[in-house]
Amino acid sequence: MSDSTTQVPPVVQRKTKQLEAIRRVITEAGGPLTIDEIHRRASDESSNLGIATVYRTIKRLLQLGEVRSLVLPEGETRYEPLDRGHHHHFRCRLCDVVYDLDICPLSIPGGTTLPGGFVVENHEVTLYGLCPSCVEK
Amino acid sequence: MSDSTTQVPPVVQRKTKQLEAIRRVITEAGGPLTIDEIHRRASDESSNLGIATVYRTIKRLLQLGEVRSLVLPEGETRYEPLDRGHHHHFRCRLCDVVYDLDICPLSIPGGTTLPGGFVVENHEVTLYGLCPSCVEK
DNA sequence: CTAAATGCAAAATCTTTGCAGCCTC
DNA sequence: GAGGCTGCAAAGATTTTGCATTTAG
Repeated sequence: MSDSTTQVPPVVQRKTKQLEAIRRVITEAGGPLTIDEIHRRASDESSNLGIATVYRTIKRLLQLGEVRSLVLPEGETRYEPLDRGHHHHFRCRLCDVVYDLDICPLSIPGGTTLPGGFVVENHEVTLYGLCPSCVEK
Repeated sequence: MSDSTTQVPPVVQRKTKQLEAIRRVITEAGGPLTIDEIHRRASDESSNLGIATVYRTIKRLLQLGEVRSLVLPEGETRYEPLDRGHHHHFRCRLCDVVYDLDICPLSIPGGTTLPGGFVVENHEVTLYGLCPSCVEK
């Protein structure tokens, strides 16, 4: 079915101010952001930014491999740069901000077989508690 | 504003066949279930079961403290009995089933302060890999 | 009998899509 | 200029709510 109505993905990536704003917001964040957070922050440099553009741009960045999506246990979908490597997240109980963590607190290496016969290949961890600035209060 | 339109929560809990079916399905599962899984399984003993009833019943069980909800990293909201205590989950890469795990693979005890000043109170872990029956194949 | 619980369908959210105009390249 | 990108608004998908009816206690 290769007729004139077939949609092919664009070859070029155009550098618009919306794309740049969204990319910068995600890159400069200290943790993964929700669509709303991205929309609010990117609107500062690109006013009138539509929410649909945020969704579409994120989808584009996902396909480009620049960004990955994750869902925290509370159910919010969030987005972060893919180049950040293996890490986990910390959510503050008071301010609700999600931070990146460097450490990997898992004692089970990948490849381990658990009692019961489960072969572990990968894992996701989220820690909860108080962030440094909320501890002070 | 305590006039005649004020809604108060019901005092009694009526024992309907829908409630019993949903409660049994959740209790007998080997891992947390999605709304759809609960709906399908409970429909076997209670036909014509409406999806709205499942949502409402789950909400009631949440408020009663019988059930808790969790969202796995893939974004599905799932429900499990609250009396199952501290445990984590394992998702099979092949069959996609989610299992309860007994072990807690975390090397950081609650109360620890991480470098950076994050005080850890709690955690969520999801492991991925192959379940026993998919390993055999 | 009383009112909690149900099933249906309409409403409310959140996310995606269609389309005309705008703006990179 | 050509066509990818945007904003808007309409369409989907999922969850919640209103209401008449059923049914447990």
